[in-house]
Amino acid sequence: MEHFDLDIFTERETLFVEVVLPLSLAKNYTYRVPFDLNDQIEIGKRVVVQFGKHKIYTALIRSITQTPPQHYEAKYIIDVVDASPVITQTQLKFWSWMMQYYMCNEGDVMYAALPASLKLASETILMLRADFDESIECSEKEQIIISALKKQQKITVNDVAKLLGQKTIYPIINRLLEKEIILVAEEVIQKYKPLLKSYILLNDFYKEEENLKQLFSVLERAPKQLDALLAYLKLNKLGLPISKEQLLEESNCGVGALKALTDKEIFALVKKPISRLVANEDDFSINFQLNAEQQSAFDNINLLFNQKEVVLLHGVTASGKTQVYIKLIEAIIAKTDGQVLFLLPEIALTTQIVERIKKYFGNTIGVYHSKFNNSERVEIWNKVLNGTFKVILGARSAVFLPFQNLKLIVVDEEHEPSYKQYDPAPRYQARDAAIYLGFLHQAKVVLGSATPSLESYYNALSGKYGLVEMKSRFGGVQLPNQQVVSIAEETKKKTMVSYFSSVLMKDIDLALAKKEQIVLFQNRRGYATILICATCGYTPKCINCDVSLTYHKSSGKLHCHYCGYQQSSVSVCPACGSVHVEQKGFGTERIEEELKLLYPDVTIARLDMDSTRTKNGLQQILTDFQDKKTDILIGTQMVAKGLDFDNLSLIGVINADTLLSFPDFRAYERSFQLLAQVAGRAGRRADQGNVCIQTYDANNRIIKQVVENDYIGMYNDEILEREKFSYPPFSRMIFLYIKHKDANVLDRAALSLAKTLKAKFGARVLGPEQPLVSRVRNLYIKQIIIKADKNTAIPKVKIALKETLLEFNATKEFKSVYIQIDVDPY
DNA sequence: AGCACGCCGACT
DNA sequence: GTCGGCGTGCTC
Repeated sequence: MEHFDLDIFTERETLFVEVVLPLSLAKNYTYRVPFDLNDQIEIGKRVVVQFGKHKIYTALIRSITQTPPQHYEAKYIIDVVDASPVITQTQLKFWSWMMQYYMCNEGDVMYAALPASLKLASETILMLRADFDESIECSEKEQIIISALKKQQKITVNDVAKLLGQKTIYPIINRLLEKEIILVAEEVIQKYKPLLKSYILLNDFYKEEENLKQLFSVLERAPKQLDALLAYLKLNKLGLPISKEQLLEESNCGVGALKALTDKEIFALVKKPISRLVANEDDFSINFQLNAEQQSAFDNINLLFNQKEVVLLHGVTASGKTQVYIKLIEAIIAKTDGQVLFLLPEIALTTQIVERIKKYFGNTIGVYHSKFNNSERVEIWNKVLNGTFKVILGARSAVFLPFQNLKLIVVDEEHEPSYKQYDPAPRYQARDAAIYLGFLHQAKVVLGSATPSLESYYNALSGKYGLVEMKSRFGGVQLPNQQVVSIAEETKKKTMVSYFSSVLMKDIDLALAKKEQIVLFQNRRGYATILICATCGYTPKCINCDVSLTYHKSSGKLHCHYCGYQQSSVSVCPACGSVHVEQKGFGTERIEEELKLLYPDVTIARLDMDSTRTKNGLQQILTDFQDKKTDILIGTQMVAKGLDFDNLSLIGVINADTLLSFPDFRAYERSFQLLAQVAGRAGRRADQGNVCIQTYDANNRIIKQVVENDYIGMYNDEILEREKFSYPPFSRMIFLYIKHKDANVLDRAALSLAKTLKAKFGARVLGPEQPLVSRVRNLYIKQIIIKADKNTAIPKVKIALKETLLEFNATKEFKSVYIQIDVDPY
């Protein structure tokens, strides 16, 4: 009998899908759907497509149509990856907003949003043909590839470039293809593999009492196997699945006995995917009481949520903002069963606050940040998507997670500059993006800080946000005793010992005598150690960038912080031949060294980018300090962020001037925030802590305001300045970075572009200017600033700007000029 | 991003 | 001549 093809009875539509590729492309692309995939197509699912001649990518379905593209023949999609959408409609709206607001491509957003293992890409692989003719004549370079393939079976295109030490490799590969010596293939690397664990099951047959009894007698002569069986039965009473390890541990049997049992089909071995994430305590409890001020803050926030979408919680250090957040989260979950996003600066995520919150929310909490590997990130992604996780603690990229029912967003330390992503695009500010995300989900947003950003405080005062203040320190913790030391004065009196004033030294001695711990803070910016020739003033510079190389004692080499270039250090000046090459500046490394000379018996540790590069580096340093293995900790900004230590009684700021003199309109605001935060770390227990700030500029108003703990005073002074010079929040800024490898072309391009922009937008266009670092990775850089005052319709400015840039890049001379856009560059 | 194509300087 | 670097344009 003939089989009917059932398909001929069903209407088969021709479908096309518009997809986003995880690449920085100006537009989306349209593919055709083969009939047999028609019913699998859904917006938010991933598909496998070929893009270009060879490459295979996973792209995301953005829309589905039946109209074929007008001017080209669409390629077919190869496959549908997902059984159900991995990206929600709300996320797609969020992506669109981000693309428009931050003027980037949707592919940029997709690339940033998806964990690496959700965006697969193929790699081109070369293989030797089994039947190739060895007698064919080959060039030396072709021989190199053939012999490499004989050893390794497969090599990638990248390997070829490395092997031959040259960039142009395709002509050679093509020749090998023509001679039928090799084959090429695209291999998609599956990056996510669920972690499998073996579990033991007893054959159902032996669940009958009778059969089991029989089994016992059969196994009498195999004591190990009997032991394993007994252990199984014992564990089975607990009602939980029994893993192989567990069984091995519980019994005295070995792997052999288990194998014998499985071979006899008494046991069955099944592999189940398990979570890589460390499970939290299952039973959690919220068993603390808010104090009166915290309770009133909690009540006020809830009250304000009736009228406002966003509330700013301004609470001084140690006022217990975290407790208020926890109660807010608890209340929201109890009331709505929705999800909560808790954003923290990256660095704070590795510390105590996370442990504290985990304790309260147990298994329903997920943590998402860059130190997690890919597989872990996918698991978190899925648990947010299916709603297992109610509370997500995350760094800025957590705004991209697939929330289902988001009800509350908390942005802790909302003033933190690390919420802004600088490179690559999307150059987004996670705090601002979170507010838009809240709008999309109809979720409420709490911004919290002891030293709010001027923008947020301004928005709160002007009524755009609700404002709740907490003014007293929790549990009667006293403000530290803060003193300012004039370096200039001490230098005159000759009482400075290397970088340390007599006052700071006395404080250090005192703290050490009392067995209390000390943190010394040194801002890195501008103070990395560089080499300078005492005779001619020559300084080794990076060959690719316009910056001095910094000297790293640990490697003994000179490093470039912008492009990663390294070279060995010099002892003889390459310019004049003098041997008087000296180190200048004082990074944390240098301070550590000097301090070790002064205090040879004291344990000193350093906390900065270099010492925390490894996965557990940071944690180790912090734990050591916590356990009092370290007496003095020297660090950069990092020490200021969310670290609480009971035994810490003295904080020394080595030099506050580097902060204050930073050439940026935010320098004072940032200095205040940083110094206030650093100071807040001292003496968080009953004892009063000490803070010692060393500076050349002892009369600076910011220093005074920090010492007097006068946020409002700082705000009032700064906001006047901002208004006077029309800086944010009284205007909005867009920075354009114009880049080209030829300085002359760049000059002309920047001037020309600035002229066009000025004609369009008037005096709001500033520049072109030379940025602080005017060459990076062999590209010269100029900067143009667009300052749009408050009344301007920014979206229109952005559209006009985009047009202008498109026209600009279409001019012949400036075709290869690269323009980078940074919206709200702070 | 990654790859092809075309131009151009350098090298045997 | 040929090889390899580099700029430019295109990918549904």
